Amino acid sequence: MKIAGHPTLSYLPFFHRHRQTWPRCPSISPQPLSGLSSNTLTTSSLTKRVVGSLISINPKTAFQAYLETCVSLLKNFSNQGLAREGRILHAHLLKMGVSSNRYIAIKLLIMYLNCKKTLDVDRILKELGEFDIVAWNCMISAHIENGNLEGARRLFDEMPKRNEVSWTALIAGFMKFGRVDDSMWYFERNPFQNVVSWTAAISGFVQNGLNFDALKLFQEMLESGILPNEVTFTSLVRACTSLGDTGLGRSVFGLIVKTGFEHNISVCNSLITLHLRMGEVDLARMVFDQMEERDVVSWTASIDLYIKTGDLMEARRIFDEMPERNEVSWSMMIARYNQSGEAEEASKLFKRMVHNGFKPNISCLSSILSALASLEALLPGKSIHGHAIKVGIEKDVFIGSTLIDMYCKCGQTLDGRQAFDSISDRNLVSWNSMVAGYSLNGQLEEAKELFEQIPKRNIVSWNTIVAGYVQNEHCEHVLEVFNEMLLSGEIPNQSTFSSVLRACASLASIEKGRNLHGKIIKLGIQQDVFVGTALTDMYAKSGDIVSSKSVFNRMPEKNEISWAAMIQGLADNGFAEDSLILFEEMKRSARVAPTELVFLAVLFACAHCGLVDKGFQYFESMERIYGIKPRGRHYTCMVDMLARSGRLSEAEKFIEAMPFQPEANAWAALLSGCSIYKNEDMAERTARKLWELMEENSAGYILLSNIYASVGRWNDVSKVRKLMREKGLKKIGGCSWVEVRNQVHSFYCEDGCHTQSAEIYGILELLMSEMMVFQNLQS
DNA sequence: ATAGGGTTAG
Repeated sequence: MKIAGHPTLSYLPFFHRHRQTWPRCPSISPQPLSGLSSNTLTTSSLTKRVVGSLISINPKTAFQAYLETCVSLLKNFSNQGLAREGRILHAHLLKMGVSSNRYIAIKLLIMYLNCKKTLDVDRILKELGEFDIVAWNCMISAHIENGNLEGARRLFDEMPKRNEVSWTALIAGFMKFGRVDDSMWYFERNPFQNVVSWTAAISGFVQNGLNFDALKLFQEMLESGILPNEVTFTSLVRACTSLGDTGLGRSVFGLIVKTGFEHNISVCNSLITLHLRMGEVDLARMVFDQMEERDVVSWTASIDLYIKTGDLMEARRIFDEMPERNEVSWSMMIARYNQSGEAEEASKLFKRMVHNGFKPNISCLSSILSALASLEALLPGKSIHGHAIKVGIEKDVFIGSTLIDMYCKCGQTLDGRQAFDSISDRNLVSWNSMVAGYSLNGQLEEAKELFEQIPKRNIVSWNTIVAGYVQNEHCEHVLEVFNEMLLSGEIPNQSTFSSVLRACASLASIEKGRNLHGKIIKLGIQQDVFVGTALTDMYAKSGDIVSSKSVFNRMPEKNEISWAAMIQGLADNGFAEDSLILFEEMKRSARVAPTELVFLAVLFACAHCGLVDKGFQYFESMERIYGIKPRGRHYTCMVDMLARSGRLSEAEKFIEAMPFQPEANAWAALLSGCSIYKNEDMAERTARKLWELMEENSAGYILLSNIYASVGRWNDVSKVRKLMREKGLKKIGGCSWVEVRNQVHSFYCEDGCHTQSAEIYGILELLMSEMMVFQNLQS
C-alpha cells in the first residue's frame, strides 16, 4: 500500500523522539513469541504509516492513511483473534465518528467474525442493513480465508440476495482447498457467468494441477463468447509451464501477443517462468528487459535467469539489490542455495529472513529442512518440526518428506519413520525418502521391505534401493537388482550407472563394467560427470588403468571427485609419480580446488613412492593453503609414510603429537614398520597402545595378530585370538570370487559355503592329480 | 479471479 506524499525515512528519528505524544493506542502489535511466529505487520511499519499521516500536508491523504492504519490493526487483531483489542479500537473509532464508515464497518464485521463474537456480528450486520451484499460477501471471504468452507456455504445459502462476487468467492474458495467438484457445482449453476468466474475456475484447475482441464475450460470459454483478460492469460501461461509443452506454450504466447496483452506485468511475469522452464533463457531475458514496469514477482522470477546459467553469485546479487523482497523471494533464494548444495548459506539466509519478520511457509520450511538434513543439524531440525506442529502443517507431504530425510540423515530412523507414518497423503517422494533413510543407516532389510511395498515405483525408487545395496556393501546383489529393474521396464539413468559401476569397482568385475560402459554409450549418457567418474574409478579399481585414463581424459566436465578418483587410481596401480603429476596439473588447470579426498590420494601416492619430504609439504599445505583440516586418515597416511621409509622414531613422535586420538590403523601402520625394521622395543610400546584402542574393534585385533604372525610370535598370536573369542568378536573372513556366465560365485575362508563346493573340490582334486602326472612326466 | 518459491537417488 503506497501513500501519496509519504515522507522519506529520514523523518523517522524525529518522530521516534516524540512518539509519546501520539494518543494512547491499544497494544499496537502483540509482541511476537519468538522470531518464527512474528507477524509481517510490525510495530515499526505501523509507526511509519501513522507518522506519514501526521506530517502529510494534504489532510485528505492523512485521513486516508489514518483509516488504513486502523484497518491494518483490525486485520491484525482479526488474524490473531484478539477480540479485546478489537473492542478497544472499535470504541476509539466510534469516538472518532468513523465506525459507520462502510469500509471500516465491514472490517469490524470480519474482526468480530474471526473472534467468534456472533452477537457483535449480528449487531453490525443490522447497522449496515441486512441487504448489504458486500457485507455478506466479505463474511464469506473471511470464512474461506479461515478454511471454513461449510460456514461460507451456509452464509451463501442464508444471504437474502447474491451477486456475481458471491458466486465467484465460492467457486474460488472451493478451488483453493482442492475441492474441485464442489467448485464446479457452483460454477455450472452460476447465473452471473463472466470473465472473472471463468478465470476463477481456470486458475483453480491450474492450482490443483489439472492443467489440461484448464486448457479445455479456456476453449469452452472462448466458444461461449467470453473474451479472456490478462488474468486469464496469466493462469493459462502457468498451465503451459506446468505441462512443459513447448508447442502449446508458443501458441499461447502467440495468442497473447496477438491480443495485445504482452505488456501486462502479470502476464510478463508468468511468461518469464514459462520461457525459463522451456530452456529459452534468451527469450525470458528479453521479456524481462522489455517490461515497462517491474514488481517483486518480476524480480523474484528473474533470479532464475542467472540460476539457469549456473551463476549463483549473480542471482544473489539480484536478490540483494532488488527494490523489494517478500517471503517468496526469500524462499526462492533459500531453495536455490539448497539445490546448489550450499546448505550452510541457505540456513544463514533463513535466519536472516525470520529475523527480518518474514513468515516462512510450507515451501520455505521444506527447503530449510532439506538444508538442515544435509548439514545433519538435528536440533535446528527439531525446532522447525516443533514449529510445524505448532502451526499445524506437520502432516503436509512436503514437510513430512523433508522431516523423514532430516531425521534419517541425523541417524534417527525411528523419528523418520514416525514422520513417514504421520503424513496424511503420502507420495513417491515420501516412500523414497524413507527407503533411502533406512539404507543410509544400515537397515537394509527394512529398506528392502518398504521398497517392496511402494505402490508404484519410479526411477528414483530403483536408484535408491540400488544405492542402498552399494552403501551396505552387498555389491554382489547389486547386479541382480539392476537386472530386476531392467525387467520392470525402468530405463536406468546416470544415477543408476553411477551406483552399479561403484559395485563393479568394488567387485573388480571388469567384464560387467565393460558391458555397462557399452549400455551407457548406447543411452548417450557418457558425458555425465557422475558416470565418467564412476567409469574412471571402476577401470582403475579393476586394474585397467589405460581405459581409466582414456575415460578421464575424455570427460567434458570434471569435478573434485573425478580428479580424486583418477589420482587415487594411478597411485593404487603403482603409478605414484603420474599420480603426483596429475595432482600438480589439477592445481594448475582445474576449476575445482583439491579436497580431503584428493589429499588422501596424494599422501597415499607419496607414501608408496617414498617421497616423505614431499608428502610433508603437501600435508602442511592442506590447512595453510586450502583450509582443509587433516583428518584421522590423513594422519594415518603420514605415519604409514614415515614407517615404510624406516623413520620410525619420527613416526612415533608424529603420532604422539596428533591433536586428536589417532585411528587404530595409525598404530597398526607403525607396528608394521616396527616389524619390517625389527624394532622390538617400539613394537612392544606400539602394541600396547593398539591394545588400549582395540576394545570393540575386531579389525584391530586382526591387524595385531597378523603383525605378530609375520614376525613369528605365535604365542602372542594365539593370545590375541583367544581374547577375541572371549570378547565374542568374530573375524571377518576373507573372501574371493569368480564370475561365471554373469553370475558371481563367492568363496569364503570357511569351507562349504558354496552350494556346489563338493563338486568344485572334486574337480580341483582331479586337476591336482593331472598336474602331478604332468610334473612327473617332465622330470 | 492472477503471476514468482518446495521434498527423494549418485
